[in-house]
Amino acid sequence: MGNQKLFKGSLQTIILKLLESNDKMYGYEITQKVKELTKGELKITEGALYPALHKLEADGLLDVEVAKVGNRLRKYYKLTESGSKETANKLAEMQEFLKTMQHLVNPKFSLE
Amino acid sequence: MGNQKLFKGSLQTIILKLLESNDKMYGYEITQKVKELTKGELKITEGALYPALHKLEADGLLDVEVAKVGNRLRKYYKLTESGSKETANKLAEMQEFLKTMQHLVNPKFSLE
DNA sequence: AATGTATACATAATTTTCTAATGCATCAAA
DNA sequence: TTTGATGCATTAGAAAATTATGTATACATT
Repeated sequence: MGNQKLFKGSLQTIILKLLESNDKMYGYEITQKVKELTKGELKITEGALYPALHKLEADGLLDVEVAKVGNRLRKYYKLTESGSKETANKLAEMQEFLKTMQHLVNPKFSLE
Repeated sequence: MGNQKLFKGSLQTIILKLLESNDKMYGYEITQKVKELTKGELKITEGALYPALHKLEADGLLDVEVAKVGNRLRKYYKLTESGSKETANKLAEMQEFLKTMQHLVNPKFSLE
């Protein structure tokens, strides 16, 4: 996994996409889900995750719901209406980016 | 083009790939080529390009050859042997990244 | 009883990597 | 003659990450 840095800039999109698929998730769950989905290729650190979640919340894209599980604290995040729209935008941008990059690094096998 | 930030972290790979395809190029040429290949979606700024080129050179991946065209100065960059190997590595990492990301944001239409 | 690992939140210092702004200089065309 | 393109480069600042650290609960192993 030497390519962690390629994921730079895509964290918000990844979080939003997961919340679109899973309705509501809490921070730790997100890190585990990403690790699982990427077969360990992407490991989201707390220092990246929590500031990102807080920013998305501050921007009105996520709502928080605190839950107590046993004696443990969990903060469930879910998309707001505005968050759903923004998710669609970001996913479209991501597709565009992936297509462009594919074309750049491997013109012969472009997706288009 | 709201997705410039997604390209964060991929500049080195892009430069190396271009030099693999084009033998030798100079800075300004690279910016124009990228703009052309991405249909304007990615615009490499000088503040990103030159430090990147200088770093690749310092790392021994690129050789420089200064040329005078008219009264103008040009610095042609080309891959060293070590640079060619690193290009292969970076391109493989990029493919892996693209596949992973495609799978993450659009599991149904994975590349694999 | 102690130790390690997993769960769960969070922040702070630092680094990486970019954008935006600026600077210098050549050259062609209007 | 001045505007836009070509060509190099640096600097200030912002964004987004990594690394390190901190707090605390829960569970399994030694």
